[in-house]
Amino acid sequence: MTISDVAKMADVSVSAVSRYMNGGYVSEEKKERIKKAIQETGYVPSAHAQIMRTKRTKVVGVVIPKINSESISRVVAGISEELSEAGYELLLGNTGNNQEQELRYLKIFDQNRVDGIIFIGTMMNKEHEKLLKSLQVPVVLLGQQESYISCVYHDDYHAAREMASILASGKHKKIGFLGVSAKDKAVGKERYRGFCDALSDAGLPVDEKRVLQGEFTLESGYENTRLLMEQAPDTDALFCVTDTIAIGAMKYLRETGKRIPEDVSIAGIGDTRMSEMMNPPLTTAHYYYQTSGREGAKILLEKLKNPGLPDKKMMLGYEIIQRNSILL
Amino acid sequence: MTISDVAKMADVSVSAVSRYMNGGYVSEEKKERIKKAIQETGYVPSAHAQIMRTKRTKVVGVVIPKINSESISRVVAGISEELSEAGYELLLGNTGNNQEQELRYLKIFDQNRVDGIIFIGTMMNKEHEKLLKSLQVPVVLLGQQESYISCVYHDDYHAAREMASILASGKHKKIGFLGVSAKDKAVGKERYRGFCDALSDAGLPVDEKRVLQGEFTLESGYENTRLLMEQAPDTDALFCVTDTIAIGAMKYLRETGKRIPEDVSIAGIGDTRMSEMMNPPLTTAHYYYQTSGREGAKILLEKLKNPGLPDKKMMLGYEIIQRNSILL
DNA sequence: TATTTTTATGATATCGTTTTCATTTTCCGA
DNA sequence: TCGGAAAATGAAAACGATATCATAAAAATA
Repeated sequence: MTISDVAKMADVSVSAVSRYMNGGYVSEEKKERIKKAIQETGYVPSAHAQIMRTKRTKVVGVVIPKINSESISRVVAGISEELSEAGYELLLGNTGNNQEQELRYLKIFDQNRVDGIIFIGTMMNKEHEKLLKSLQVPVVLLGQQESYISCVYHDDYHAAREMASILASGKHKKIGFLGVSAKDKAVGKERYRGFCDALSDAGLPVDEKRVLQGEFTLESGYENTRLLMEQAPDTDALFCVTDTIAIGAMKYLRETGKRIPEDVSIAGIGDTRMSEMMNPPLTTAHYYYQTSGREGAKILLEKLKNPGLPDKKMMLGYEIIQRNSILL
Repeated sequence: MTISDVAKMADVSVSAVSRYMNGGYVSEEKKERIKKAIQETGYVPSAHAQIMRTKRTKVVGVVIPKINSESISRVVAGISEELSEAGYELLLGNTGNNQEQELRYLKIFDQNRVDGIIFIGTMMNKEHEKLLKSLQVPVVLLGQQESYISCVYHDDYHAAREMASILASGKHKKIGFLGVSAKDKAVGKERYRGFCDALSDAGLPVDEKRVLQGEFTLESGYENTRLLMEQAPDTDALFCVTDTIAIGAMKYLRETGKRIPEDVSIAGIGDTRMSEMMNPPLTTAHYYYQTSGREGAKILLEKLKNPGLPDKKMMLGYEIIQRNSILL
């Protein structure tokens, strides 16, 4: 079914049908006839022909490192809600944490298929900057803060600092840090900076043998805790940059007979569903993942409506969730 | 940049450039010139113009009830891997468990944008059947079994039956069931049937006051456990149709001072990351979510390559993961 | 050498819309 | 009653690619 079939059936011109669909001048009688023809044929305009003519795809590309991650899927849920309310569709680019794939998806989406891009960033480098600056369509970066682009992110520094100072204000003297690569500025660098400053405030040293970097996985948390406890067995608290890492740590500690929090206190960040269900429940910082997705989508949609708009930065707060994994 | 710009620059016809891109007859000299022109201009063909002409979008629509769910996001991860290897992209339709949205997305995707559809089903009814049968593009159903369509699903009946019989072969005599609506055939109906048959095999009754239906959430598991334990306080085991529900149940039991498994045994299904980290670790059935996504995508891609292919059904097994939430 | 087959070429139609444009009809106030 | 604005109309161009076609040149075969 094409527009000209409908036109023929309603005995009007193609232009009239197009105007009917898009709200132009059409007489009442023709409106009736066209309406009827459309109902009978079940005509639906070809999205691709429309896109070709109008250059508006009504699709937003979403580039993410990994879909089966609680935090990311929550962000995507927020994006998805906002987009669908605005009549946009969502093209997903799952990069598997592979930078090449990341750049590839950004390029493909830009060149072709989408009106705008939402990019959940992890490790950002010069290549990203160059590419992102060169894109034709507007982009919003989520989870990381970069000067040259619109972004929505959390206050990683203060979240980490406040959490670490809770640890430091207890009786803990030997606080370890389970982090990720500093190439991830938000999670790797800012949270570490917050941690260091909190310890420094409390007059506590940051002991290198208690600072480890790993991946965003439970397994990595487990393994790094093993390493850390082997090289610094008297560690009495562990600050973990994500809940998942914290849960890996708890698993190891439990298996080696350490009591939480009596022997070792644990703190995480993110407030995943799991953190609440742990034994003991994990003290963590709630992050507004879903909201960050919604807000990112909103910013993008505004820019789509009004391309002249300047870049927008949005920092989201956090909420410390006191549970029972820290000895106070 | 369009194909005719490139053609002009290389001083060849548009057809030659098109043939160059798609592998037709082009002389070596022209190939060189075209290659150079493409490099200089950074020309990339317009996907939408191609689609319009060829009718092949290289996009698969994926309709899901909820993205921020561990099982579903694992399925989507599998789909995403398989599609991207085959050069396909993924258009996501997140329905928020709303049937209207579900039908809407299926229609929109069908009418327009995609070559095929993967549909993660929950509650399937006649409307679904009618619509699914009428779609133009091939569809694969995931997570549910329906006669009229290709599908990939787990052996819910036997998984539930085996799990329930583990409960029944212990010293449990009063086994409760925390389920979901029977409109969800896989999770609501089949797992219940497996449960009932296992109890019956063991000569145990299925007591109505120990059978409750709820939602796929932790909160629902929590709340229904409260209800169940209030109306049947002597319940000594709980079969939960998902891990999430089981974890909600554990939360309630723990809060009311019941010991697991000494006072009440618990079983789940799904083997989510959380189940392993619970205290005690949850006995559950491992489901191959990611694999089911991959296989579903494979079936769809095959059908795309070879439209004549008949529907294909694929049942995946499961693996009982014995942990410590059941008193043996 | 003559003939067929393969390779190469570019003009043009086509996909299904929207947009522009020129023209006609209707409406309304002076 | 007239004139100008607003409303209505359809033909045709355009979007950017691929497919078809007719034709020419080169290569292979007889």
